[in-house]
Amino acid sequence: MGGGLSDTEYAVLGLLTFGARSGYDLDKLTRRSIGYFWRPAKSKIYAILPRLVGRGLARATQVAQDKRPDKQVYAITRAGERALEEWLTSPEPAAGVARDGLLLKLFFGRPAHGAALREQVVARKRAAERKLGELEEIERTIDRVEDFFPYLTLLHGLETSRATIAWTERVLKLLDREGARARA
Amino acid sequence: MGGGLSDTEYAVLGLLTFGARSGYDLDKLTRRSIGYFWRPAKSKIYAILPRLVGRGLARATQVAQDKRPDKQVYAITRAGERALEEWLTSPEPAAGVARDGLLLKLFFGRPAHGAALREQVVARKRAAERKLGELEEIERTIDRVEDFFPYLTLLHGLETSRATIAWTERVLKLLDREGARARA
DNA sequence: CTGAGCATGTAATCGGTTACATGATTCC
DNA sequence: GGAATCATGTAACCGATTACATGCTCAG
Repeated sequence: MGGGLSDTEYAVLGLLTFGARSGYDLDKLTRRSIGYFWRPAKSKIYAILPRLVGRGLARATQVAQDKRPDKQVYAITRAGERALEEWLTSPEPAAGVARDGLLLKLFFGRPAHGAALREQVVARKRAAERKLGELEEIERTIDRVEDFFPYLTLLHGLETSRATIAWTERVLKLLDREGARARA
Repeated sequence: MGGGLSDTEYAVLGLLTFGARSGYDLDKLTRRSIGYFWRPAKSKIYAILPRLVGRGLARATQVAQDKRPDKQVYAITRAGERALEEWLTSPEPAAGVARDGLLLKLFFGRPAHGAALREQVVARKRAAERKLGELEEIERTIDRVEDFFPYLTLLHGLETSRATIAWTERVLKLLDREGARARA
């Protein structure tokens, strides 16, 4: 009798509150919206949609197009809105441990790996800088009143990107000092 | 012929570099070592161990005990050390998007959910504070020379916990202001 | 004429978690 | 007497990713 949905199912339901969309559109939409903290594979989206319909949380309409392939357009139903509401206001289960492969490697590192690990930290730093740049671009254009709630998630991205950059800089310094110490 | 292992397999291999251990001991060890960024289920550890043996990366010895159940003690082999080394120094694949259920909920939030979401942010703040406290305790006792590489991962935990706390405080203020605005 | 975009899906595989199952010993 | 610790594993299930498969249209 249908216990809860998965977070990704709720995410799709949530995206549908912005208007009816095809699977294809939803896939693209994720990149410009929740993509910084939730990015399901498109095959997952296509798999979810009919299941939402089966549960009465969404409704599909076949739209014929010439020049373009026909498409299924999905809209959220009242029941879907209720389900989303319920999930939104229910306590979030304590977040599991955030896995991080780089930390795993660093943990097992030894002086001999210094150079190779350094490179990987540099890569992490660059990735964080690129992400920060993208988010700052969004920060410049976002409407903080109209898009108040998305703005809160943007702040998270900004804060954690900066923290990551700060950490990588600290680590690079320590790694260099360690390297010098080892050579002495 | 046996491409790479999973990160968790490497993690187990890495833990074995600290000395031979039983599955039971490895499970406990994760909590005091890599547990802040990598915590496999114990059933996973038990599943991995024989596979490592099968690949010649670890070797098992049966140890009989009275008073305690007999146990299998696993030790890393030369081949295991080589495999670990190779993984450690190979470029880390670009980290995927870090999923965060709370951000997902916030993104889809509307003023009506303000109070319920606020509670969830408070919970996140408390969790981050607890974690920060634990890490600061480790910071006080860790040997920054002997445990140089693990120390680098500790710094990551400190940095990101503080960033999370800062973010939650910012969000709580904004949420309160928003709530007042809405009531006015 | 080629590549990008539109559009939908299936199949194989993976990595992982939760719950279940068992049983002795030791500490309180 | 009961809970925690030692010790190992299986089975069921889940959520997700990658690769594969197809085929039309439009812009350069």
